[in-house]
Amino acid sequence: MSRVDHLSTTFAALADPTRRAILARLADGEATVGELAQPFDVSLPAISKHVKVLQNAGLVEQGRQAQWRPCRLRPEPLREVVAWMTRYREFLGVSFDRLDGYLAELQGAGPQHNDVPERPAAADHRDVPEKTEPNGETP
Amino acid sequence: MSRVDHLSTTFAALADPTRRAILARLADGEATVGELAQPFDVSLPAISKHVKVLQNAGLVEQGRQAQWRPCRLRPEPLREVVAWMTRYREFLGVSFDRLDGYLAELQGAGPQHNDVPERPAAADHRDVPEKTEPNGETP
DNA sequence: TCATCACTTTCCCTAACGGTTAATTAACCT
DNA sequence: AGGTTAATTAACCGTTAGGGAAAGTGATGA
Repeated sequence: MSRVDHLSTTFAALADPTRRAILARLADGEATVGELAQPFDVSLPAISKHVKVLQNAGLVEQGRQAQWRPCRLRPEPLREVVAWMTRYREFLGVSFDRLDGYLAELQGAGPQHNDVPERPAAADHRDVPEKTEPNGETP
Repeated sequence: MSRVDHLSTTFAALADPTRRAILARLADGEATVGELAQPFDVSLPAISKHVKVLQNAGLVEQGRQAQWRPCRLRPEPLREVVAWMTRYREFLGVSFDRLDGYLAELQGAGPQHNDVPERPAAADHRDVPEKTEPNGETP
């Protein structure tokens, strides 16, 4: 499994609009696989596989509540992407500011986000893509 | 061609270590396809195809100098990635600072980088990956 | 003119991706 | 038990990606 480097796995996981929409949904809070699937026009197994791809990339963590498997976002891979991008911050002419220093200092110790609900309660999904247009890309 | 959205194409292009190494090399300045190929252990056609992928993603622009095709980095797609990432800046607990405002203001008008050499002069390549380990990921 | 250099394109192969349906696992509820 | 719900796994399918070898393109220059 995953014989390529971390960053490639992460970018590959991000290279799919459905998966990015799933991440966008999870940025609003935990969700079960079924809840994640609901906005899309594809089968549940398809979504399950997408979640697994995100999981393999470390972007998503799955818990267990009875028969539900609530998913949550994990920050590390995205931080690695940011770290990679800082190589180009000068070229981009974009203010990454003290970002790289920040990252160096903060290696792997993310904000804790620890609130485990009794049951996977469906969070409101503003910003969730349409049934046939799985986007979630324009806030 | 390219029936998927811009961002997916960009992420897919970035999901390959050889391609990222090529970008890293180009961040140091223009290079011909042959120069780009030199550090790697794959055939020239393979590199040519990688360059084409980067080109389709808008990450690289190719000029024409006689029989050479000097390549240069283009900033827009990476900026789109940064813009996409800002959605998660709060979650990441990372200082993107006034980045999104900056991006909004600067829509598509990048820094100009206009110096076209007489001939494609090989730039020094510090930071270029080893022959059998096409990385270029650790500055 | 004709060889050479720098790429690109074509063809072929294998492996992986994204999707489907059907079957399976696992926990809950009577 | 038996049935329902939630999700994963398995098997399959068509498409795409990445690699090589070999042929093609186009400008250079003897």
